[in-house]
Amino acid sequence: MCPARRQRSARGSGADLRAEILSVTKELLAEKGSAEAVSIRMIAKAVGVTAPSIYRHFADKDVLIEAVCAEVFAELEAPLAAALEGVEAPLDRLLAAAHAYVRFALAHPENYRISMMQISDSVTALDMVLSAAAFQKLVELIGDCIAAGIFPDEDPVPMALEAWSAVHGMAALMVAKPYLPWGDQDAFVDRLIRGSVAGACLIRRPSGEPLPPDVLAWAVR
Amino acid sequence: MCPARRQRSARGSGADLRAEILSVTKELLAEKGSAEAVSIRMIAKAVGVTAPSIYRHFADKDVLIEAVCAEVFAELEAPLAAALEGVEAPLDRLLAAAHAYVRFALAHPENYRISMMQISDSVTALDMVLSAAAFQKLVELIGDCIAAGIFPDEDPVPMALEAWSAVHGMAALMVAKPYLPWGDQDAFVDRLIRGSVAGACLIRRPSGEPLPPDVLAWAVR
DNA sequence: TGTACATCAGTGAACGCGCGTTCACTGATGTAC
DNA sequence: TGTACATCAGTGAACGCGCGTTCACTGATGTAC
Repeated sequence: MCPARRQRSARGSGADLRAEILSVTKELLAEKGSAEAVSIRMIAKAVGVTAPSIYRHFADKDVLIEAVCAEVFAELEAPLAAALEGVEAPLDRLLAAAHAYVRFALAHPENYRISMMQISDSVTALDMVLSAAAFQKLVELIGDCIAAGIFPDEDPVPMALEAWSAVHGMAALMVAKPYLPWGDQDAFVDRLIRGSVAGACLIRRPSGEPLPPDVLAWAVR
Repeated sequence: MCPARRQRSARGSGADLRAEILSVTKELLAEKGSAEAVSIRMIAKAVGVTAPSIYRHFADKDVLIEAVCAEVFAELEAPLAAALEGVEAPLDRLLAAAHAYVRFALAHPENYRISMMQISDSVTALDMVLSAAAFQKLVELIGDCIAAGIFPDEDPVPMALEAWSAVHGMAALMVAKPYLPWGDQDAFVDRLIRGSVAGACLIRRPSGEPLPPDVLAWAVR
C-alpha cells in the first residue's frame, strides 16, 4: 500500500496538486471513456494521495470533471491559432481550422466525446460557454468569407451550423468507428470541406448562376 | 413494497417478460442517458419483477444492453424503407434517406447516442454489423446515383463516408446542442444535403467542368 | 375424473464490492515574539 | 537565535448506499397415469 506516497506540498503551493489532479483525471477520462467509469479513488491513487485530499481542491466530482473538460477545450485554442497563423485567404483559413479541429478530436478522442456528445438536457453553463466560443470563431471565419465577397451576403449563422455539422460529423465518426475505410485522414477532411463549402455556396447563388471562379478554383484544386 | 406485482407468465410464454424487459430498458436508457446509469434493479422494478428474474432472460447486463441497441437500430429500418417508398429519382432517394435518418436520431436521441457514439476500442460484433448494414445501404443509394450517370463512375465508398459524416454530424449536434439556432429542422437537412451532394459531385468533375444540369437543378431547387 | 408429479417463471435473502463523501486527526511548515 | 504557535495539506477510518450477481427456494401450471 501507498508505495509512492507523494511529497507533501509546501505551504502556499496547493495549486501544484490541483494541477496534477486535473491532468491525471484528463488521462483517466481518456482511458476509461466516461466520467462514471473514473472514480475519485482511482484519481487519488494515480496522483499518489488519498481520496479526501481531492476535496480540498474540488468541491465534488462534477466540478472536477467540468474543470477537466474546460481545460481540454482550452487546449483546442492553441493548435487552432497555430493552424490559422500565416494563412490569409478566407477559404484557406476555413479549411485550416477544420483540419486543426479534426486533428484535435482524433488526438483527444474520449475528451472530445465527453465534451461534445453529452446530451445536455440540463445544459451546463460550461457547455454553453464552450459551444458559444467555438461557434463564434466559426461564424467569424465565415463572416470573413462574406466580407471578401466569396459567399453571398447573408446571415453567416446557418452556414456556420452546416460547416460545424460536417466537421463534427467527420470527427465523431472517425473517433467512434475507426475501422471504416477512411483512407488518408487529411485527404478526407480536404475533400469533405472543399465539397461542402462549394456546395453551400452554390445553392445560395441566384438560381442557375454558377460558382464564382475563385471559389470553383479553390474547391477543385 | 411491490405494489404492482406482475402476473406470472404462463408456462411457455417467458418471451413476454423478455420483450417487456427490452422495451422498459430502452425507455430507461433513453431517460437516463447512459448504460451505467441504468441498473438491473431499476429495470426489474419498472417491469414489476425482482432483479434475479432478469437473469432468466439475459445472461448479464451487457447482453441486455446490446440487445436493446440492436432493437433500436432495427427500428430504423422501417421508417427508412417508408421514406424511400415511391421515391424514384436517385438523388431524391438520397435526400429522403437523410431526412428519415435525422428524424430517427432526434426521436431516439439517447439510444442514437449510445449506439453511435460509443468509442469501440473493443469493437463489439454488434456494432460492426449495424454499421456495416447502415453503411451498405448508403453505398447502395450512392451506387444508384452512379449507375444513373449522376455521379462520376468511381468508388462509391468515399462518397458514402462523406455523406454519412454530414448526416451524422447534423444528427449528433442537433441532439447534443439543441439550443443552437437550428431553425427549421427539415429545411436545415435539406440545405446541408443538397449542398454536400452538389459539392461532392462538383469536386469530382474533370477540372473546371461545371455540374451536370440535372444535378444543378436538383441542388438549387 | 382424480391424483401425483415434473417443469420452470419468478422470489427473497444474501454475497462482496466500490462508490462519493464526511469527519476528526496529524504533523510538517512558516511566522511572531 | 530559540521557542511557542497558527496554519493547512494531506490522512485514515468510517458512513450509507446501490451495484451486479448467486443461490436455494416456492408455488402455480400443465401433463401422465
